[in-house]
Amino acid sequence: MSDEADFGHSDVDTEFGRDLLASVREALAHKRGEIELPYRVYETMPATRVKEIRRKVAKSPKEFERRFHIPARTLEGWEQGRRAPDVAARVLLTVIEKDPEAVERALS
Amino acid sequence: MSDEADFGHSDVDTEFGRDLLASVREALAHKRGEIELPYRVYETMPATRVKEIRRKVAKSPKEFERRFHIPARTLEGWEQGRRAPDVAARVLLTVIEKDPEAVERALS
DNA sequence: GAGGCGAATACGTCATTGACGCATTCTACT
DNA sequence: AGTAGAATGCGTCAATGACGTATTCGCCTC
Repeated sequence: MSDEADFGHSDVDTEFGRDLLASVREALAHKRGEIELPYRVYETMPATRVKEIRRKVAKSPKEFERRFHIPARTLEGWEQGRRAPDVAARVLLTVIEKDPEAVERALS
Repeated sequence: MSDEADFGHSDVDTEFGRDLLASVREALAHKRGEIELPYRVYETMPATRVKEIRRKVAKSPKEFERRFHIPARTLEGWEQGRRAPDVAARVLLTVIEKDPEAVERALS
C-alpha cells in the first residue's frame, strides 16, 4: 500500500482522526470477541450530521432547545465540531431524527 | 426555624446537596426571567430514579446496554450515584421510560 | 457444599465533554 | 440606519463518560 492517504502530522486530533481511531478500536474489540455487535450507535457522530438532524426538526438551536431541552450552546458545540456528543446524546439525536414527536410526547 | 435539618459539614457534595443547589439556581434563574419554563428536564435525576427506569425496561444494566446502546458501566455509575446523567442523558432516559419501543425502533 | 461463571457493586483514574461567560458577526424587522 | 434576537467563535473549569481492576453476589451444575 503505497498510495495510502497523507495524514499530515497530528491528524489524530481531528474529527476524521477520531472516527478512524474509533473504528480501529471497534474492529479490535470485535476481533477479541468483546463485543457482540447487533448494531450500535457507538461510532462518533460528525458535526455535519448533528446540524443535519437539527435542521430537520428545528429552524434554530434555540428552537431545538425549546422542543427537546438540549441547551442551545451545547448543541452549537456539537454542530461546530468543538465537541462531540457522547453516546447518550448520539442515541437521543438518532431518536429525535427518526421520531421527533415521540420525544416531544415523552417530554410533555 | 430552629428545627431545620442538620446538614453536617460538606453535605453540598452529596446527591441531596446537588439537588438542593440545582433547585436554588433554577429558582433564581426563573425569578430573573432567564427561563421560560414550560416544563423541563433540567432538574437533576436521582440515582434511585435511574434504577427505577432501568428496571422498568430491562432486567440488568447489560440488557439495557444491548437494547439502548448505553454502556452498562456508565448506567451503573448513574444508578449508584457516582455520577449524574447530564441533560441529554436525562432526556433520553425520560423517553426510554415513556416509550421504550420508539427508542428501539429508532436504533434498529 | 464446593467450584465456576456471568453480572453487579465498588473505587480510582484521566481524557473529554457540558455548559457558561464574553465578544463579535449576522440576521430580520421597524 | 438602528435595534433586538440569534448564531458563531473562543477560552475556561467543574463534572462527566468510560475504562481497568478488585470484590461480592446470585445462580447453576457437578
